[in-house]
Amino acid sequence: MTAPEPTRYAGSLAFLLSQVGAHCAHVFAERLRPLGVTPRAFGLMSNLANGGNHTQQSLADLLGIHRNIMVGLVDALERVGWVRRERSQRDRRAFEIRLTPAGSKIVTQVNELVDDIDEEIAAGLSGAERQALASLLVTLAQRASLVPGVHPHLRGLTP
Amino acid sequence: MTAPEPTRYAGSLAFLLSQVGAHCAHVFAERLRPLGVTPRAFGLMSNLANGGNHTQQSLADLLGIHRNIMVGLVDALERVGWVRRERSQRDRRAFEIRLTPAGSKIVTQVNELVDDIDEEIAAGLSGAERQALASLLVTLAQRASLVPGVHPHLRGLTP
DNA sequence: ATGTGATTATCACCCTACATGACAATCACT
DNA sequence: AGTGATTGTCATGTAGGGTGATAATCACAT
Repeated sequence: MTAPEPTRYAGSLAFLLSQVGAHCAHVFAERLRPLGVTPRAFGLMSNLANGGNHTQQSLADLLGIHRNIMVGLVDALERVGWVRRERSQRDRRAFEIRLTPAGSKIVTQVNELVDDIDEEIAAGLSGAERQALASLLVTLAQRASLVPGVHPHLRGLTP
Repeated sequence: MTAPEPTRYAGSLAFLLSQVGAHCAHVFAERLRPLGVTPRAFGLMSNLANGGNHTQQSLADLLGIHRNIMVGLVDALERVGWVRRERSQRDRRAFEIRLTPAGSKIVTQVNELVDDIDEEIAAGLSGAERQALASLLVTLAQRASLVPGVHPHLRGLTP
């Protein structure tokens, strides 16, 4: 009765990328969940782990999310003890966000998890194919002016 | 001051796929917006255009969304005249959803638009590269048991 | 020094989308 | 005729982000 014939758009590059991408994001979030980490929180902490001084505002700019939302995000991370707010000495309006040792450990754990996830997702591909795929994706990302490490989902309309 | 060095996960396949995929979904939605069509509505109408008899329930199963949500979706599509509800003769509880001529025209328009979007997204790739990318993505999709034409975002938890 | 406007973080409110559970109508099966 | 399942609808609740206002501080001009 219901026609199982796939619709026309199903083979388009845009749809395939979107479909596989959404699945990857889902897997990513699911694998992180047992650690109590959301993808967004990981994105934040990973940037902190890279060094440099970050205020809430600079993090919001970096990740492309609104500062109002950053409040709750940092609140949650501070509550579980992965991050600390410290008054900036140069600008006493601002908080400097610092990773705690516990937060640093989580970042390391998730980084290892990412390797597992890649292995899981690309299980059907040879090493050469994986490299080719990554290369093609990077080309597309650059062409679309996507910032490395910044997920578009986080990017609201930040004027 | 903020370190522009990309974080480690930025080069992982899972992240790249998710990142590029989210961007494609965004472009897709944006290009459809002027027509007044949401991706979800297009998915529904495209399945109708493929023929066969569809009730709200069968469409909900097909797209992986909850039947309660299908109510509002069909309401909206009926309101703009792209779809019609007709009582099924075999099961008078159910509505058969039919594409109107206007709806059929929209599907044709969007299908052409999808070709444009592919062209836009894959602008930096040669024909051979596009084909290779599509092939790799299909492999991943099959390996992940993704149903052709069904976007995971629509799939809630439909037990 | 002082006043003016911008920046930072926070808060309170709204609005949308989805999930959930209850409901009437109809069906399938006994 | 009776029982349970299915279909569509509706009325909730809830989680999430968007928006605007606010207090504190800064930067800059006078």
